[in-house]
Amino acid sequence: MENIETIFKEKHLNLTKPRIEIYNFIKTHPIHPTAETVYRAVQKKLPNVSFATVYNVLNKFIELGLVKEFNIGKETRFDGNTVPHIHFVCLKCGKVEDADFSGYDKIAEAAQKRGWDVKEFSLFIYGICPQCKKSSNH
Amino acid sequence: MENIETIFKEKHLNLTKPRIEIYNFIKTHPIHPTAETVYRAVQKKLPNVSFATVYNVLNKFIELGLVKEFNIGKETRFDGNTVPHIHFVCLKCGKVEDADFSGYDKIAEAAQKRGWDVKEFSLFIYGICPQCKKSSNH
DNA sequence: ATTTAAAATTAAAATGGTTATAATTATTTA
DNA sequence: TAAATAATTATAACCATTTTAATTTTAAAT
Repeated sequence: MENIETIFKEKHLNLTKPRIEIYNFIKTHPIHPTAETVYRAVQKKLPNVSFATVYNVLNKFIELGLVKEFNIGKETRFDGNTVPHIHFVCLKCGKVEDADFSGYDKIAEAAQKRGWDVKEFSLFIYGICPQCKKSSNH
Repeated sequence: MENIETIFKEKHLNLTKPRIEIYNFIKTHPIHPTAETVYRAVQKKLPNVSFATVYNVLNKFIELGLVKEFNIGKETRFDGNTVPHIHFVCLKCGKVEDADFSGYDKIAEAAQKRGWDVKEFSLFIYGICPQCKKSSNH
């Protein structure tokens, strides 16, 4: 239940070269890429891949819950990590870093008090990363 | 420090009709409107207003910290409430409701442990609102 | 291994939200 | 009220994303 053949079979997805490359790239690179970054990465392996395919495949993955999509500012980003987690976004260098999230109970509690059923949440923290803090000290 | 003349003066914004209407609409309607919703609302008062002006004014307000922008799915929304708060998003009816947020200390703590300075955060909770829960029971 | 049907990919054009341009109009200050 | 500055308007341009229609690839059956 962890190799790509099994996962694609479960999701009734044919194993195609673009899907395999896109899947492997996004699952092994936790950089929250844009569609263009994915396109450029896949193009190195499959020179004839098209932008339409990148979008089609990413949207299919999202539909099936294999990938998440979000926005940072006006930019659309994709995330192969579908487990709920915090995103730290550095306002200086633009890096997006993941962190485990242990506050789900508190969020669920806050929601239930107001009569909501929580299905999902997204928490973004914007600030300055340790590296950028250092490099601004001079 | 709360009437529109004072605020605009502080921000070095000329008092123009479109700005006044857009400001009043977004500050008195906590509906997290799209640019089109703002446009349609303003158009009722100023029939000759253009989409370009709506975008220009909203972007100027964002730049000056009078308005916030975010995305729900692929849709860009605007928010006159610039105080950090939770957004509850109903997955059924699409409503976006605000709630106070009392977990800032926990977020700041989590960030500082990892060496980040927190400047801002955004927390979206997706689920089913009380009204939609009721109306699906039949 | 071939064949076939279904599904996916491709290149190109279309779409739609947002922004840039240049001319006109409104606002501020004196 | 006039002059200088700033904002608005209509229009065109832009660009990320989606759609279209033809071609290619995949999966399954022979």
